[in-house]
Amino acid sequence: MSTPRTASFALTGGGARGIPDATVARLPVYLRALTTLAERGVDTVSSQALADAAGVGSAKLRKDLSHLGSYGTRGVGYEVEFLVHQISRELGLTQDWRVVIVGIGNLGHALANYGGFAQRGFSVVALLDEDPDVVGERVAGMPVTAAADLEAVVAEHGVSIGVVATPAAAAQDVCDRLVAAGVTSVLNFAPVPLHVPDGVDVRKVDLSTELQILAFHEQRKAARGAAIAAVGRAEPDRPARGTALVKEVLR
Amino acid sequence: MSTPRTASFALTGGGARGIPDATVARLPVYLRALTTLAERGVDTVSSQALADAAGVGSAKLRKDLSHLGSYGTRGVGYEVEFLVHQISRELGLTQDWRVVIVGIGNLGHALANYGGFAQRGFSVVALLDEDPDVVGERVAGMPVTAAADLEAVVAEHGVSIGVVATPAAAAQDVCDRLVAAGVTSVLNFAPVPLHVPDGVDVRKVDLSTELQILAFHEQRKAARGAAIAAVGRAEPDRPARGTALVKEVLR
DNA sequence: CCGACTTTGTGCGTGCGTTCACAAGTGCCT
DNA sequence: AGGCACTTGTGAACGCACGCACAAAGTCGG
Repeated sequence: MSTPRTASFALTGGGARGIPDATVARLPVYLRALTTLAERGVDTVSSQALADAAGVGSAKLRKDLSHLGSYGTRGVGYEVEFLVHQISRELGLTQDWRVVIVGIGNLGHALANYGGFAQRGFSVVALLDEDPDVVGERVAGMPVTAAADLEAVVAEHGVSIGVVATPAAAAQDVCDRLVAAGVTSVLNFAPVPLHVPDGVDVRKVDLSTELQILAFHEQRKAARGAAIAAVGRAEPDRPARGTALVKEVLR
Repeated sequence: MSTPRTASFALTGGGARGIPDATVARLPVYLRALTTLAERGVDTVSSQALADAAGVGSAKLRKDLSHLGSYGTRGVGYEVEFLVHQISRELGLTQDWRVVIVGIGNLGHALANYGGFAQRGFSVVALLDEDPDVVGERVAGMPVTAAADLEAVVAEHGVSIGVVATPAAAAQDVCDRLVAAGVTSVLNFAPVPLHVPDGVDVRKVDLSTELQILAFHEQRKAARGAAIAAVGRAEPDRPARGTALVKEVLR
């Protein structure tokens, strides 16, 4: 996992339900699959069908959902809309989270225009950048604010989540200022590990890291193919690229 | 992780060095830290120093590196430049990987302009889009090609990695075509799980998923604070929000 | 009312990943 | 040359997560 900073503190007097991190990471996937099903008018799903739609095993899905409670009816399945509500509540999507995006470069533009945030209860309340040429420009119908006003913006809107989309060199400094201003969760797109005090969560998204991981497996596959060829076995490079297999996907 | 689809088969006659997936996922992070150190003129690092720079524990780092071989000198540390070379080779970054980006929307633009790809041996050979208004436009100094030419482009350039940055509805279809054309690794930015035949790797990057995970922890922190203040207050269930959420989701 | 069928929820075994702790190796200083 | 300080590499213990397989629970048809 990419630095989940689990914490996993014992939690005080409330419900002692500690949901595993691996499960939490999958809940958004289930939620998306469920909403898609709901749009199609489906009102009940089995764990098997939902698992297929989400791309996981059915046993794993059932165990994940069991951590939320015993929603679901034996012999029938889960009621889609009810489950959507429960997962949304568990993830905290029933309340609005205020977000600022810092660094309006290529990626910052894309993030500001990305509809997926607003759809799920995240309100982007400000776009911040240091470059005077960018400040004042309108992006996604919102004016870009000077980075110098970071503290004021965070305090004024009660921002709790900061998105760092700056160059690597500026990331730690921006992060420190966000945290000092009161932000307690940071989503980091800069290719550097951010250091934060305890109690602050950081998640990292790194585009080139993902490509490099793919390259490793790609090289592995190539090496394996070459080794087989060297022995003389003629195994076709793409055996059974069966259209049947490709089409097998539900959908 | 996000479903690494490891396979992890025993590997045929070659070196039986099976590097754990968790380790592979961290190698790019080490590589980045190392190149940063190299730029500063550092020529030797201890596991402790490198671990700090990479944001991991030193024991984990040593165990990770030990899977590559016994580079590193006891009492001294690791030679930076040598280690950069070894990790690059292991990740397959010493060769050029041809990449196509499909879907030149907000995110596709950002990806096309992102310099981190070319720096690490990834050549973006084509940008593809379905929209006639976008086709022909120049993005990052490269003309956008019609999506209809996907198969021709992949075959002509020997593309092995495809980046899917399309809307969710088109993602599976694009993926199928990429795979059929010969792509064996897919980096998926669309918020749907892609189904591919065996032998093809998929990695998923989902922006809103990450935010939702942060929201969960954020809520946890808030709930913990509130629990101290309030006592036996029953939480109103908020049923109205559910239906609104259901309708808005898929973009 | 009963029996056959369907599907959930979960106890358990297994394997992977992380962490600790230490022996083995290396350079430096006297 | 010899001791000392430092760092790597790894054996071993621990904990988490995954998947299997099954009992519990509910539905449906007769």
